[in-house]
Amino acid sequence: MKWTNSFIFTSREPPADAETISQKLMHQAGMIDKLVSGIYSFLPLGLKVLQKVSDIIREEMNHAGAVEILMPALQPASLWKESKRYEKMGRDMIVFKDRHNREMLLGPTHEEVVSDIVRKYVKSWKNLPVMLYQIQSKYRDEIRPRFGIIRSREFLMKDCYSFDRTDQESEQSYLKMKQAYMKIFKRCGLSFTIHSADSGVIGGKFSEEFVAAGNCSELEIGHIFKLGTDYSEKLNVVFTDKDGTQKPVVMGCYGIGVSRVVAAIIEGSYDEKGIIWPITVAPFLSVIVVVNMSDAKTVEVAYNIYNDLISEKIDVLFDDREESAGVKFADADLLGIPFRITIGRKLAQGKIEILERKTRKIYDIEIEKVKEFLTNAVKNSK
RNA sequence: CGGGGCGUAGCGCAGCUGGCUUAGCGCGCUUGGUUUGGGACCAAGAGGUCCCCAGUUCAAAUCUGGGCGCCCCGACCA
Repeated sequence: MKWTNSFIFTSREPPADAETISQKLMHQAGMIDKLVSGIYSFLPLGLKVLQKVSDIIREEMNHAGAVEILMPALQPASLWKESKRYEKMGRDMIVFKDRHNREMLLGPTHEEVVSDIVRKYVKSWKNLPVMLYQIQSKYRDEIRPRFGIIRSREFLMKDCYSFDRTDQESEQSYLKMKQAYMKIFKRCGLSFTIHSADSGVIGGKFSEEFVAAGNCSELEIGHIFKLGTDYSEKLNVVFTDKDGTQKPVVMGCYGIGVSRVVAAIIEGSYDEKGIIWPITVAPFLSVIVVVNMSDAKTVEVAYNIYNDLISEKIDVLFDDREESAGVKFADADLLGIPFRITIGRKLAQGKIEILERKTRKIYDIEIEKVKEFLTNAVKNSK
């Protein structure tokens, strides 16, 4: 990707109303754009990170045996009345009427909808256990949205639901998810702690939350719940067991605030120059900086390296702007791209320079070795 | 919802106490030139419903009232 057609806009100064580090840096690096309070657009760089985090989540969810689906954000209020959560959720839900005067809402979570799906299809003990998940936008009319993407009214969430025959089996599903969560956050480069927590409106018997380390007070990035049979009894999610009797399924639910994870990663990994992305979630693995864009030879070498990397499917951003070296260096640091490939004066010795963002170590290497260097870096990060 | 703060160019701000018609500054943007390894320099430019409405006044960014928006602190949540 070339910078000049990738819609990346950086700024020197953070927005005046930004308070937390992640909010400031995401704005400055051009990752997000605020529409109104608590509602944000993800710009190309922000979206790339969101996708990388989502990919990691998908891999681990699939590995744990969960199956991906996609449920609607738009839901009938009647389902929520059935589960008795309509009043409980109260004004946190965005509720309205459709043209037929039916009460609708934008889903703040999906226990009701997923239960409705499962009760339609799961009839026998042979269909269980099952785990369903989705990565989808949630809507909560927060009393006070704050800290940018960290607490917003629309946010991307991975929500997973487990359905089991017995408490013992539900416990197994719960533990599987807990393991998966630890892997996910570790792969995202997050350090975190696990606490037992209040189940809140979700309800259920027991829950634990994953809290990211960092200096922001809201940091809950994941929450897993043992729901028991509360929902299945209210919503009549039952199966016929081996002995021919009907039993309510035992449920669990497991959430990760995907957009919040992105902010949490930044909160835990930055310096005075900007973001420091872990390789696993960086929007680009590397950025090519040409010191002098008016030097035809240098530019030619740069394009060769760029095309070479692209053909090897190595993730690279080419900073082809007509800007001074200082501007490009500063932006490369701000964006937090793990490796900066600088093409300039060392070309005389047939070498280019690779700067590692995190350690600021400089490697002078031969042009032909760039691919190898980056490939190894990716391998070592896994 | 209670408490506090803010709203002036794309962004960051000054001006408001003591009203004066061409509303400034820095960054960014445009054009030309000189530069080219850590946010370069010179020159010329473009860009404003001073959040909105009403009032006071010869005159309002500035004073008064109302509204809207945004941020922070508290209770709720991924």
